[in-house]
Amino acid sequence: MQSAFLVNAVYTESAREHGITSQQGVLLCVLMMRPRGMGELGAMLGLAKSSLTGLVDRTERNGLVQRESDPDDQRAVRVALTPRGRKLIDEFYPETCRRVERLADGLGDADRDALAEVLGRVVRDNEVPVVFMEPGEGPFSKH
Amino acid sequence: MQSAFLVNAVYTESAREHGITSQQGVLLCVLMMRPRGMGELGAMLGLAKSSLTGLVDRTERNGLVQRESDPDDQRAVRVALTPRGRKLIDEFYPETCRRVERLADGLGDADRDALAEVLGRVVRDNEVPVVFMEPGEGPFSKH
DNA sequence: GCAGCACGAACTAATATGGTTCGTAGTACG
DNA sequence: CGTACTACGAACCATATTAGTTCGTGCTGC
Repeated sequence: MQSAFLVNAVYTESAREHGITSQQGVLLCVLMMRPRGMGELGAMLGLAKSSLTGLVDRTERNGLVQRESDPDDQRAVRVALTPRGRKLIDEFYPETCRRVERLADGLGDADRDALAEVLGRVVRDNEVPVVFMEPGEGPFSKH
Repeated sequence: MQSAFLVNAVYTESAREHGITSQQGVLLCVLMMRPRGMGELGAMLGLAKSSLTGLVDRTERNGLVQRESDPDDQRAVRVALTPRGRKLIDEFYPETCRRVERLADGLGDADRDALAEVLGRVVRDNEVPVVFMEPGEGPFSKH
């Protein structure tokens, strides 16, 4: 429980050092694998589409993602990482993982395993559909 | 096999005596239970929508069905029996059944049962979705 | 107080869907 | 032969639905 808050704090801290907010971090993580449509992102992140527009706006303004138009559907948009966004997430993501692991350095094996499990879940949450997310919780929130 | 042609012939004959074609008869049978949309009818009868427009046109011109607009969908149309259509099908349908049954009068029990089964299938074909129809066959065609 | 975050309602543009029209063609009937 | 019925596909119109954005509101943290 408390460790979950810790993880979250470390994550947010790490994000800030990279010059992004935690929400923008989640967005980048989701885009790590491939570009996504707005609707898709809204479903994955559990956001209303109007909220997502803003988040993508701000992240785009930071030069980390860009909107591309879907060739198959003229109204649809694909949100993709820019080179800068790719570079940032390629640093941010593994570094954050390392930091969280380091939290467990002082713990016994049992506790460390539990924490590893949580982080594993975080990773999965960023790659698979919403099915594994409790409602109202973002993929990086406390477990 | 041959009995199937017989059934078909009797059916067509009966239809003509009632002043309708066999296709129009099938249409009326399908509408016996309740009104249907054009798309739904096309699926049940295995007709392209342009073909169905014509069939409904002609049957409507004969005063047996009417188009009503679907209250829930302004582009959709429901095809329903008129009082005349209701009256006609209420005579035509059971009479045709009787005629077909009478065909079996000269037969042994086994043959008669087989024929009854065919007619039962015809009835079912008019009430359940297309699933039970072989592709390319109308509900009254030979089995 | 300003920037980020989130929401719902109203809106626009693009696409999907339900039916009709039109041109073509095969079949049956007088 | 001509007329009526059947059937099809392609083009078309009107309505529905969908993808995103904009706008107005409110909340949080610095």
